[in-house]
Amino acid sequence: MDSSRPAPERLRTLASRLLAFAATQGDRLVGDRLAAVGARKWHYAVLASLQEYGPASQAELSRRAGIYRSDMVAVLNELADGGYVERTPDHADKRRNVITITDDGRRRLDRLQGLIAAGEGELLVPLSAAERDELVRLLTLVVDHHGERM
Amino acid sequence: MDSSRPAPERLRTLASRLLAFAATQGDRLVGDRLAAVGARKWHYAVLASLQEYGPASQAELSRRAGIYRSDMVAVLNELADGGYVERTPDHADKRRNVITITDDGRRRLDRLQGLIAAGEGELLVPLSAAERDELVRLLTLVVDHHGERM
DNA sequence: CTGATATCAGTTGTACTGATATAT
DNA sequence: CATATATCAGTACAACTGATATCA
Repeated sequence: MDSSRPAPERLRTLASRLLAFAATQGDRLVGDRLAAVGARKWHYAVLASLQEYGPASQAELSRRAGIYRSDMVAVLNELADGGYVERTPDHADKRRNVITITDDGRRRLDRLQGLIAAGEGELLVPLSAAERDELVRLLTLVVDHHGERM
Repeated sequence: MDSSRPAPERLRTLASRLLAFAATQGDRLVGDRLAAVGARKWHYAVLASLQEYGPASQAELSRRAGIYRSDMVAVLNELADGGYVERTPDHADKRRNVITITDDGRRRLDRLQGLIAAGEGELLVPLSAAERDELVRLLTLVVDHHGERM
């Protein structure tokens, strides 16, 4: 706190700054690979969420995937255009659409998963397997603590 | 890779996703505090870099702080408007400006440092001191490995 | 000529806000 | 009435690209 005695590692050890740089790098490594097949990370998040937890309304999907309801529309339009999900009106609650993953969507999910694994592999290459697990553990603690965005 | 047997933690354990969420949270916790005094994170990065490594040209500062040369101009305009840095032509190399931190700039740096420490404290509250160090260590390995952006 | 520098104009993607129509 | 949903329009910011004038 006394700037007359400079702490030379002041910038380099700043967690928020390291997080921002690492996240940017990760987004690039993963995002470029997804972009090469016309996808983006939200496509994966939505497809994976549908595969793991089953069909859902858009609002429910927003919560599961961590994407804004406002932005979900565009993502689902893109996924529906590719034939990866189907949007059908919910007769039980007429406000809702029910989103279902298709067989093509499951194939797409596998494809994207491979691309993401490759990107993450490159991102985390300086870490051992144990260190990767530890990083995921620590980040999960942080993210879960701050809970639901939006 | 076989989506017929869903791995329920597929999304939740994705490092790039956790990094993005944690970084967003960190940027908010730190950025809100800085915004409350009319600052942003690049102000701190530039001031800290000047304090730790001394006066520099804008291009050199860009490399040290990790900010685009294109964006540096605006940051320095803001810092100069506040009287925190001085921009003087370099007589040795007339292409360059030499950026120097002022006394007000050093006080500003201390102020911002306190705000950032508070924001980081809130961000990392679920982690022990040892875990925070380990997180910084792991992130540093990742960031350093991917080296210079731009 | 090349390379570096400071500056400016502009694009893209993400996070986020606010409003509307519709239905519970 | 309040609440939730799907949609759309638009803002703020960061990261990034490309161009230009200047100078080593």
